[in-house]
Amino acid sequence: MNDLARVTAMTLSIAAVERDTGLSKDTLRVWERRYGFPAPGRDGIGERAYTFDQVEKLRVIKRLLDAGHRPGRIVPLPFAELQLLSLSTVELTKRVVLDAMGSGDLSTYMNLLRRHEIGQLRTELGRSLSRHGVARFVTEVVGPLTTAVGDAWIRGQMEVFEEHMYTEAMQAVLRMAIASIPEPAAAAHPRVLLTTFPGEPHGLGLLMAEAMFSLEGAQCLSLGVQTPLWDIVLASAAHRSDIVALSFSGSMNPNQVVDGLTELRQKLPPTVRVWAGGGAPVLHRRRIEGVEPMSSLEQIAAELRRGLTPA
Amino acid sequence: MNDLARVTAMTLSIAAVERDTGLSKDTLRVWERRYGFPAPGRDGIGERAYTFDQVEKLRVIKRLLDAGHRPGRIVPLPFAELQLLSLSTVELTKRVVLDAMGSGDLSTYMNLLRRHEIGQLRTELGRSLSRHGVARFVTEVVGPLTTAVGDAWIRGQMEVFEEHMYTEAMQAVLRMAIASIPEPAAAAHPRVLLTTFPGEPHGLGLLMAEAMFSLEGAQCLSLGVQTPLWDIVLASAAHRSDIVALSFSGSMNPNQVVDGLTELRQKLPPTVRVWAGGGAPVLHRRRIEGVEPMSSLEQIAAELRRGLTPA
DNA sequence: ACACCAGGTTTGTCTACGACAATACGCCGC
DNA sequence: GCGGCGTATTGTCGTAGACAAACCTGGTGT
Repeated sequence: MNDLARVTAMTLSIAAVERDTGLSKDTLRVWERRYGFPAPGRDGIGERAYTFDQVEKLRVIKRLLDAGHRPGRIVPLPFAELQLLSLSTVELTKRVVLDAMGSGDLSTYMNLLRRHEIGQLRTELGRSLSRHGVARFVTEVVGPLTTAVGDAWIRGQMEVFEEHMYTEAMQAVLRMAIASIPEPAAAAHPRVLLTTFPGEPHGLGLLMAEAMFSLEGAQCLSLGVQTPLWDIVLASAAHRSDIVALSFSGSMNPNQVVDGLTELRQKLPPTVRVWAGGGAPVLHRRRIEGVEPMSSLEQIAAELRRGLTPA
Repeated sequence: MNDLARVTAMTLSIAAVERDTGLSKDTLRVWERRYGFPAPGRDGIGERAYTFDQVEKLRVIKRLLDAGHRPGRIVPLPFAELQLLSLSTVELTKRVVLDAMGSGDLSTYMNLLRRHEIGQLRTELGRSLSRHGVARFVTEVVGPLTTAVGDAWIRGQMEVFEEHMYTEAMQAVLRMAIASIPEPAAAAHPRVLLTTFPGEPHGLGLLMAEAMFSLEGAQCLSLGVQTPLWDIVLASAAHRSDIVALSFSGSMNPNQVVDGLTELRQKLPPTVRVWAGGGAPVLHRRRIEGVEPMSSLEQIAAELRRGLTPA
C-alpha cells in the first residue's frame, strides 16, 4: 500500500488480493502458514506484496474451490496441474451442459457471448422471448443459459467480465418482459418481496423469480440485490408481504446462507413465508426450520397454484 | 455463531455485525479497545456477542461517519446525542436539498417513496421522462432526486430498504429510457465501457451516465456494478473502448478509490481514457494522473462534444 | 485577516500466532 | 454398496502491538 508498491505496480497488497480473488485476508494468511502458498514478498514496511502470478493462481484456485475441490489438495499444486484440473472438472457438470445444449439454441447465445456480440445477443434473446412467451422463455432459455454461463466460468472458459456482459444483456431483456406483464387485480393475490442477502451480487435469479411470480398474478416488490437482513424485515412489514423470496447462487458462503436464513426466519412474523431458491447447493443439503427451498423455477408457479395454505 | 446464540437470537456475531453495519471486524475490535464501545458480551465459546441496541447505535454512527464526522468524537457519545447530531447534520447538506426541492416535483416523488407507493412512483417518473425527454429527465430529475434520497438516508430519515425500492423503480425507468435511444451509426463515435469497482454497489450513477453517453451517440457497453479491476482491463481490450467510465458514490472507501484508479490507469493502455464521476468527494480532493474527474452529468456531454482530442 | 507549514493526534489496517467448532473425509463393519 | 464413527481439514475468531496516512491544531510569516 506504500508508494513504491503503487508506482511500480508489480505487486499487490493483501487488501487488493482480497478484492481481486474474493479470498478473505484471514484465509490468505492461514494458507501461507499451512500450505506455503501464496508466499508473497514484503514491501518496505514489512507488509505482504503479492505478485501477479500468485494472484492468477489464486483465482484459478478460487474457481476450483467453488467447483467443490478442497484447499488442502489443490493449493500446494503447481499452476499447470491446476489448469488441467480446471478442464477435467467438466465431468462434474457435464450433464447440465448437455441438457442445456440439447434444448434449443443455447449454443447460439453462448457463441454470441463468446464473440462479445452483445447487441446481437440482446436482439436474439428478445426474439426468443417473443417466440416462446415469458414463462417458457424464463424456464427454458434464461435458466439453462445462466447455468451454462456459470458452468463455463467454473471451467475457466469464461472471464468474469463476459459473465457481467451476459448479466447486463439478459437483465435488459428480462426487465422488459416483466414490464409487459399486466398488473394483477389488487386483492386475493399473494404479496411477494424479493431480494438477496448481502454478499450475493447475482440478480438474474431474482428477475427470473419475479417474472414467474408476476405471471401467477402475485404482487411483486423487488429490492434488488444485497439488502441487509434487518431491512428485509422492515420492508416485509411495510409491504405487508405474504412471502419473502430470496435467491442464492453458488458463490455464496454456505455459512452465511444458513446463519442469515435462520436469523431472518426469527425476525419475521411466523405468518410470513420464506422461500429460498437458486443454485446454492447448501439450500438442499441442509433443511432450515420455516424456510422452504425452491428447487426450480417451475416450483414457484406450482406452489402458488397450490394456494397459500400453510405448508 | 454457536447454537445458543442462534436459537435465542438475542445477540449477533461479529461477522453478522460487519454484514449489518458495513464496519470491518478489525474496526469493531479496535473501537472496543480504544473507545470502550461497542462492548459486547461473550457467548459460550468466548466470542463477541453484540446486542441489537449496540448494532442500532453502530448503524447511526456509520451514517454519521459517512456524513463526515470522526470516530473519536462520536463513538463515545450516548445514543440520544447521536440522534440529535443526525438531525443537525441537515446543515451540511441543506443547500443540496433546497436545490432539489426548488427544481420541480422532487418532493412529490419523495413523498411517494416515503409512502411506499412504488407503482405510483414508477408511473410518475415515466410521465416525467416523457414530458422532459431523456436528457433533461436525467440531469434535472434523476440526479437531484438520487442526491436527495442519499441525503435523507444520511439524516436518518430514510431506511436502506426504501433506498433499495427507489433504486429499483428508477432503474426500471432508466433502462426503458436507454432502450428508447436509437443505436448510433457505427464508426466515428467513441466506444465507452461503463462499470463500478468492487465494493461500489450503487448502479444508478452508471445508468445516468450511460444515458448521457448514448444521447451523444457513443457506443456504450455496461458491465453493471462491481467488476474486478483486471476484468475491466480485459473488457476494455475486448470492446476496443476509447473511454472507461467509472462511477463512485460517497459510500466508497476513499483509499480503495485512489488505489484502484491508480492501479487501473497503469494496467490500461495510455490511449484509453479514464473518466471518473459520482458523488464521492475524494474524486475532487485528490487528483490522479491520467484520470479525468467528472463533476456533473452535463460535463459528460460537454467533453464528448469537445471531441476526443487528448486532454 | 489570511495562507502556509510543522508537530501532534487520530484512525484504519496490517502484523503474528494460537485456538476451536463445524464440516468433510475415509475407514470400518455390516 | 451403504451407514455410522473417529480423524483430519479448514475458516473464522481470539489476543495485542505497530505504523503510515490523514487529519487537526496552533503558531508564524506576509
